[in-house]
Amino acid sequence: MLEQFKAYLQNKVAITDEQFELISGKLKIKTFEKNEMILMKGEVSAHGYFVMSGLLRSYSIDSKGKTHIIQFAPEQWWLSDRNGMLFNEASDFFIDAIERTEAVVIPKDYINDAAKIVPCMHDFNHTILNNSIRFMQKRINMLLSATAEERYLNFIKLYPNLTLRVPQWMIASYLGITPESLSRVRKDLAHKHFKI
Amino acid sequence: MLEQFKAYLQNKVAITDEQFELISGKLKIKTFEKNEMILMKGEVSAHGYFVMSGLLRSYSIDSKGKTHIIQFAPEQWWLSDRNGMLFNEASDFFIDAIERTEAVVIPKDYINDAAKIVPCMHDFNHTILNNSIRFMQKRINMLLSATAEERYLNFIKLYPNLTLRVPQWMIASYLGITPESLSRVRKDLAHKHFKI
DNA sequence: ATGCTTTCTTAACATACATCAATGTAGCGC
DNA sequence: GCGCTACATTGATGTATGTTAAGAAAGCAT
Repeated sequence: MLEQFKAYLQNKVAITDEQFELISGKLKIKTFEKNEMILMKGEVSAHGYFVMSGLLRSYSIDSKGKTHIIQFAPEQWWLSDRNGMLFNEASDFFIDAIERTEAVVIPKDYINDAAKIVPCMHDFNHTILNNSIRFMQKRINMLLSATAEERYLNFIKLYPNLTLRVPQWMIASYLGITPESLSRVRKDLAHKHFKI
Repeated sequence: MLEQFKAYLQNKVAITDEQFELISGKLKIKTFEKNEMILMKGEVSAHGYFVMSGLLRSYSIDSKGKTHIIQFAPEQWWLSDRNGMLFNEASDFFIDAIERTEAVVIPKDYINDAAKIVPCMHDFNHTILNNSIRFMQKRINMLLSATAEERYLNFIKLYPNLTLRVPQWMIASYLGITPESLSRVRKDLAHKHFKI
């Protein structure tokens, strides 16, 4: 059942099947229905999620009621609220399921506890945190410098399978443009004979 | 000499003076002159920096030659290239000194080595990495949703002392707008009797 | 299949911000 | 202090993207 998560871990750090047995006891798998709300802004979250199948998202809603997608979490991705996980603070963002999703639930102190038994879990944590930072830096750079078309092309490269799975207005929301603009960008690309 | 760094560490995690002595041996302090280049895009970096005095920045340069500031690092902030530090990959960004800067040089493997002697250095690392992620998520949200004026007001709140220290065009570059636009935003705010 | 809802497209129009260019001002080395 | 360079302001103009509104298409439940 947790095979996928084990494979992911073993791909990142040297952890044996036996070690995985030792630390996987507390882990649970939770299923979220399509459109199910997982975390509201203002709530304090005590869990992170590792997506095995399906798709989660975190997002904000601004003063005009517009939604802004901070992150997509498809298969093999993490999603958690950093405010709650480490600092017991209220979440800045909402989390919900775009598709029916199976996710491994990672309790707040899980990594630290697991690292007491299997030290390389620290390395694992460093790796994913650093990867997350790298990823976000690139996104910030994109938001600072790229046009709507460039952002969209970059998105397609980055999330090739999401492009087909999520509604366009969500992609637009992730890119920081309106759905109408994205529609125009796609039309232009089609005229240029661009193909996914 | 490393007093400031020690105070910072002790503020984040429970680490005694004796423990600090054990792990601070390898640390060096380096001084960068104003405008000194520290890391070029494409280079592989093996060090992170903790700024004791002065101001560093990381930035990109786009295809039109425009500069985009990814991060400012004033006193008590960290700056490092995540590509090099953890993955031995080429940096996506440039790093240089905006002011004459004294920084603690943190070698690539320092945290892991130090944690072997003082385990809570892992917690320390988790804390700063998570803080960095929180910070960047808020910035992404800002870039997705806020107008030029909102971004500037937010910047002032976040970096009150930088507002006076760095040239306006750099602030504009951090906010993702042109210096001309920032100048107009400031003019409008002045008309509304806004005061820092 | 039918109808209802959500999503996507398109067009006309609006606007925030960028660009270009000129002038003013402040910082800094000599 | 002089002069050079970097920085900031302002105005005229341009443009990418937003807004509004309508209709078309696609998805989904009954």
